[in-house]
Amino acid sequence: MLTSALAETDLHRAFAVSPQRKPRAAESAGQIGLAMSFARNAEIYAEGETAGYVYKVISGVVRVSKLLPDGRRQISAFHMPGEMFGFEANELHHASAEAVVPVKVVAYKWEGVLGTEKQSASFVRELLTLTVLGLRHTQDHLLLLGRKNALERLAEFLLEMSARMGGSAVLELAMPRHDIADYLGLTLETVSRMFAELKEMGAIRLESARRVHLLDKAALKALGA
Amino acid sequence: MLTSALAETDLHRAFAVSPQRKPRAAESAGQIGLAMSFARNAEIYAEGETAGYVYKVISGVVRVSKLLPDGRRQISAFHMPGEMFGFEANELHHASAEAVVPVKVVAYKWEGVLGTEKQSASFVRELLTLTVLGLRHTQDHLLLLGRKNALERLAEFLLEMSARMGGSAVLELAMPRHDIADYLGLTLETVSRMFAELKEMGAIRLESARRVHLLDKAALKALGA
DNA sequence: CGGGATATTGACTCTTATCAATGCCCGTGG
DNA sequence: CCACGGGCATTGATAAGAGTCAATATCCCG
Repeated sequence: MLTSALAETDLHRAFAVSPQRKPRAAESAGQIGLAMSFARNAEIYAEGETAGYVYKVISGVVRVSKLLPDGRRQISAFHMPGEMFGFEANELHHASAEAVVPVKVVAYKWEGVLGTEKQSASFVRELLTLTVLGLRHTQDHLLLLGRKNALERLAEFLLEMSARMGGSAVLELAMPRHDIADYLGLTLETVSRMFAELKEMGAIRLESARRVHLLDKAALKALGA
Repeated sequence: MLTSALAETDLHRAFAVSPQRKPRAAESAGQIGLAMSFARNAEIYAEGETAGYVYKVISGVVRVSKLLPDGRRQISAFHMPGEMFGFEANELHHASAEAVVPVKVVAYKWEGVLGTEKQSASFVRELLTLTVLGLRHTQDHLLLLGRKNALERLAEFLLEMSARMGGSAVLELAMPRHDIADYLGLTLETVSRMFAELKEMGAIRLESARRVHLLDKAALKALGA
């Protein structure tokens, strides 16, 4: 049995609530969106909570995850600046979202987006496209979790992060090993060992735990793709 | 999942199909949707193929999967009668779809939705809802693949199938062990052993390999949920 | 009936998890 | 400015769960 991915203290930290957690009714007449800030590990929304808003990342990195009663956690996605998250089919969030690092987002009222008829049609189409893209990413991730080994998973992860950072060969990982593990369906120890193995192979170099140099992207692609 | 919330009439308007195009194997070229039949294991569409249509299952069961070059396969979903599949963000399918058993589907032209300006926002909205529901299912499946053990996976699978068959305690599995394994990220031998274990526990009874009696749903829920 | 596909069961291996010790980095306070 | 401490990461030893390989068993479908 896979045991707890979160220690008691981690849970406390993860569920710490930052001051202005709830998007309040738009105060400005413009009602474009509501800017909000979250501290590291602060909760943006929780599983089971009422879902009235969609969010766009302005800065920082957000993780979306689901938790089992015994603490096992699966992160379904990390969201970077420019990306949107928080879409729900009904009124409740079925996953939770937290700030990996200090985060700024803009919250848009879901009702405002979908409620009116004509003016929002193009925006709804755009949301549809975004959601289909999210679905595709998630299906790719199913393949990773269901059928790839630890080394392949980490290689794919590094390539994905690199691609989303503009393809740079040096990348700064915002998240700790623990989060990477919960994204890749591994333990943090295994993630650490796979870093060591990629290092050994000469595929990467670690300037620090968080700063990774991708030396041989072809080798990583051979593993991860 | 993905039970269609679309009224027939909406579909008819949105997906008017011109005859004589892909999808192949059309049996009747109605103006509305294209009825098609597929034999067991026949391909409905392939990964990388041009995606011009969305599909609705009329009868049978469809599996959607992705394949690695070395043959490892991950099934992301089984689709039952009434459900829709085949949504794509761009012009290519990023997974393939095959008939698990003899299948009848109706294909609708996708262009009707995103292309024209006339479509009502409420209609696009319904498509969005379907896609978001698909995303939710896929994210739940991530948790299963990333963090649950073999017994839990099979228990959840059986409950899911039961729920989609209307909650009956006796269920007829359309797919072989191999497909279940590729859906659950296991080998067929492990699936077989977990069936034996659930049997041993008294949670299920196998009338045959494909016909399963769910004797103790509570026990299954304790495992799978 | 017979035969191929499908499923079960067994013996053994291997990858990854678990448990545990140590190391490292960085911010804080003396 | 250095020492301390806490969070984070690495590394090691061992265990467990699932995979692999292989031998039957069973079920359809002709």
